[in-house]
Amino acid sequence: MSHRRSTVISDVTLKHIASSLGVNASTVSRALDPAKSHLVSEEMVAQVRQAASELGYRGDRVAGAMRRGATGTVGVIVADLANPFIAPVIHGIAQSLATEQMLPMIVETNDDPAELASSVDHLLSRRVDAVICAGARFENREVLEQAAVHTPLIIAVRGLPNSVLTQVLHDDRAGGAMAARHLLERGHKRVAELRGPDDVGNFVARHQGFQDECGIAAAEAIDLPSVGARPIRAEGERLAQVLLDEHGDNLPTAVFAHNDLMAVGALSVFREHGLSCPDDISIVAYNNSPMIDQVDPPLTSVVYPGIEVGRAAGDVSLHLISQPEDRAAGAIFPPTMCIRDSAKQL
Amino acid sequence: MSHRRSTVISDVTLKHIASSLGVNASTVSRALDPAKSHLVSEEMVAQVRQAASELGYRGDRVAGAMRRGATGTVGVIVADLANPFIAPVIHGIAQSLATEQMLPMIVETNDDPAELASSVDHLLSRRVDAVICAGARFENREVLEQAAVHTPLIIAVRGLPNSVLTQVLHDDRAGGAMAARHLLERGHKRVAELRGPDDVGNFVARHQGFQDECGIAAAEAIDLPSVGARPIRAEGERLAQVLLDEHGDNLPTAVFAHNDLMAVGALSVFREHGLSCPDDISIVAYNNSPMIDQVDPPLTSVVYPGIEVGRAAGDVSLHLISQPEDRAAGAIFPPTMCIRDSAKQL
DNA sequence: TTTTACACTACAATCGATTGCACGATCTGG
DNA sequence: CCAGATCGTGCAATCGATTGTAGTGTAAAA
Repeated sequence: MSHRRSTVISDVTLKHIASSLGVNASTVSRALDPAKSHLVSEEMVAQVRQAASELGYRGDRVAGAMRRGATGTVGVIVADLANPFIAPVIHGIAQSLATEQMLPMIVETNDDPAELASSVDHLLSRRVDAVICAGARFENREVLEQAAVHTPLIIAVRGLPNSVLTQVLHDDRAGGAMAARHLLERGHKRVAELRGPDDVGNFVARHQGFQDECGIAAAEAIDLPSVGARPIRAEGERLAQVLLDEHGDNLPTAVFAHNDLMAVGALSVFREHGLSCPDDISIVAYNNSPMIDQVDPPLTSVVYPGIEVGRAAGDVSLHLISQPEDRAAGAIFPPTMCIRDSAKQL
Repeated sequence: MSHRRSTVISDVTLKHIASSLGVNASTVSRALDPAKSHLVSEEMVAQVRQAASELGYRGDRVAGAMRRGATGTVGVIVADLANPFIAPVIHGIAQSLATEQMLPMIVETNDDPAELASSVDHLLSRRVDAVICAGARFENREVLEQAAVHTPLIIAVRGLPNSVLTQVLHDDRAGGAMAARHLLERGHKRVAELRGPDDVGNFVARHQGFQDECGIAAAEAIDLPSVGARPIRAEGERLAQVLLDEHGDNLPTAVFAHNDLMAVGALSVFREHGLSCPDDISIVAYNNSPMIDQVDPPLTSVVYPGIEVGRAAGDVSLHLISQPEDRAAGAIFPPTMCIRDSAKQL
């Protein structure tokens, strides 16, 4: 009838094992640590192991972290978990960290630059061993570079141009250029660009790559910038509508959307207005999301290798944690493209 | 030229603040804790606050966790982060936890039941305040119920039938029934079911609901079970192929796929074989993934409210943490459905 | 046999924040 | 003017694992 918790079979500490064996906790600690067990007699190691498993000893990584100064966690900052494009990245990070028994601690900023600073602080107060920022906006540069002075911190996914920070990215510039080339090679001379936010590295790079390539080919590129908004479907719809409103009398023959979500949004607006893809207007998208090949029409899309980028980011963090002196090299993944049916030969 | 780290401006502890003010660390601790600051003179509180911000004090939640016994983290176990369907759930969980400055610690099991047990252990050794298991398979029942004795633990997303554990789920049974009804109402009398793994709550429930409803209407339901495989696109393709192989001479008029991924897989196989949807064969899918409405044809799909389920799971965990005595009630979300063009009236 | 070496283990400090208890000072009421 | 209440602070223990140092004992070397 008592309300006291029943004897907690778990919550076994080193001391419990130690006293059950009549030895000191330090001996138990060493016996259980493979890297130190040579300091303890073999029979003692065996006894300790036995007792530990009998008592269901699990250890307390918080206490361990306290003493050693390493928590075995890496903070991961993302803009928005609900954006399907980020999930594979986290998967890759988790996969990489798991090789060292480490865990990611994920914080969302809701793509609000102001929240990023407090997220960094929050993670640091939790003593993460490193931080992977996969949701940077340009204005966060200082905060991040500042934090990097004291803690291993890398930029992933969303690049920060001209930053001293280690970055693990996909080559969005080359990706934008690749998208342009794909259209130009098919005879398109007038193309529109549905851009993502202009303070996010990926979109700026895609824009530059696209523009450069159009410039070389002397093709006309209609620029539809997106300021402050989030690069989701609704924004694709909005920009498509702007395109129709402002260039309805002389539409471009093709559109490059900065991501799949926006492409799909644009596609639906085009359809509503009786424009079919690719017959009336061609589309090249970006990210190659899981179901993009089943869209009508299957979309040609630049591939974003999320898992690989995530895995690389995890690997670099691990490296930076174990070798803080190394100015670890970043990584940049070249783009590839999945060509489907949404961009036709003129 | 030295290799010593430069003076670490960060890493300020309570003691630093204390000595800079000539007071004891305990006073600083109390001054900084809103719930205890009334124990300290107002002027002292002001001084402490000032000094803290000047020195850039951030606190050490690891040390705090050690002393108070609560880490401010919730362990989240998922099968596979790369599965796009789980991301919104995590988003919801993170959102809920954020209201209390808590963070999720995410572990993947790769949908391997054996890994789940060690994941639980890992999380417990990190002293998470609660565990949300969103990746349970039936055989994990014991491990989970055992762990729940010592720690707040809830089941989310993937139900565990007949378990005493608190569960936060979507009503997959009703969802399966809803899918069936949708087809039956449209005159389909011979329908096939492309099932997900038979040891995952969601799919078992969807199956039961679907079968029951077909039974009531005396419709013929061709059962295509999926054993041991993961419910992804490839499995949808496989099952569709099985359907064609075994019933090619007398195909059903409709198919219920246990999720969007499998539906899309099946769709592509049907298309390869010259069957068009919905003219030759109707499809109802499940989850209502982000781009499923742009598939050709736009798929009718039972809606999985991932964010809401996640948020509820987070809320319940928080409740369980603050009121461990309460046998917290779970939650079950009724299904809704997005009707599009993939299921036609016969 | 004496000395040097080595293998084990115990002791105690430590990581940083928190909190029960105690102490001194100021204040109130009788 | 004194007893007792109240307020503000300091002291020291604590959470559990880790690790440098010291100490015991035994074995090998001289």
